[in-house]
Amino acid sequence: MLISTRGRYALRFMIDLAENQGDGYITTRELAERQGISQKYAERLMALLSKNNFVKTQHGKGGGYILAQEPSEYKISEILAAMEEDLSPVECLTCKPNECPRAENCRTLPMWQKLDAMINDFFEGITLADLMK
Amino acid sequence: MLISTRGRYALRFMIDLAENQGDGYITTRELAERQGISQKYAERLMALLSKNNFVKTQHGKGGGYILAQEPSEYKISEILAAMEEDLSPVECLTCKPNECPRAENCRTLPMWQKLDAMINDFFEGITLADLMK
DNA sequence: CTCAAAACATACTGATTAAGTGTGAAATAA
DNA sequence: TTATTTCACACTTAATCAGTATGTTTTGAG
Repeated sequence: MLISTRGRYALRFMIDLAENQGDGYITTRELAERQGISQKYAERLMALLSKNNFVKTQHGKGGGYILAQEPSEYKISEILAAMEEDLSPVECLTCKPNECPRAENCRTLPMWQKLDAMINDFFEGITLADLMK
Repeated sequence: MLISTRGRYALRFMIDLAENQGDGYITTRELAERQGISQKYAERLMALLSKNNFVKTQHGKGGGYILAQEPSEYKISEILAAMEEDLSPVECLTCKPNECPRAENCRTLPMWQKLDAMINDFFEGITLADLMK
């Protein structure tokens, strides 16, 4: 499973914020309810998005979250990378420090690299705006 | 991590068998040694490949494994599917029986479906023969 | 017929991760 | 001052991965 609920839910929250731009700050309660996800988990994920500066936040009563940029400025790849912290389809591609000793003449590594590039390109070619309706 | 060691190692074993065709039956001991994987784990994975009829097997002394078909007849997608049992990049695509109630107007589902199709196409377009050298 | 070498079967273990919950603190508008 | 919000962090539960241990069955060679 390449992408977990963290990445999936985060995208849905971001889309929700995008579609409700102009309604001011949106609370985790609203997001959680609309997306059918527990408020507690929504809090956690939104905090993570906030820490990555994808959203602007306002504490206290009347507070909540709004997008920090225009929907068209968010690449899906960026959001997923922040939430997943490892988006590579195969472990071989993760370990940069002590590279696999077989890498030099591994028969499969080029295939994994191509796949990885393809997936990255896919997500870099889509923005939040593309997912709105 | 889309693809685990089961899939990765299985591919390497299959390539090894392909590159050593004509040497008769090849034992798990040889495979394990050449690929740097424990013999015990190699046994398990080879048994799985055997159960899926990717290899022909011979018990007892002098026994081992040989390919059941020509390398060019194996699609990578088939081998991975047998070893991984879930190759979809996102859980949404797994649950056919009780489909997600939001599927109808989910903003993200089409993207996941496109990604899934892209990955499947990728692996269907490569055969064992393509990975030999 | 016996023995060693092979596949095969199955249960177990240890570590990691995912997915989420619980508790409570800090900030802020009304 | 109070209610509402974000934020921080520890905890739990379940699943999965990766691999090992133990033992059985099959089979060719001597």
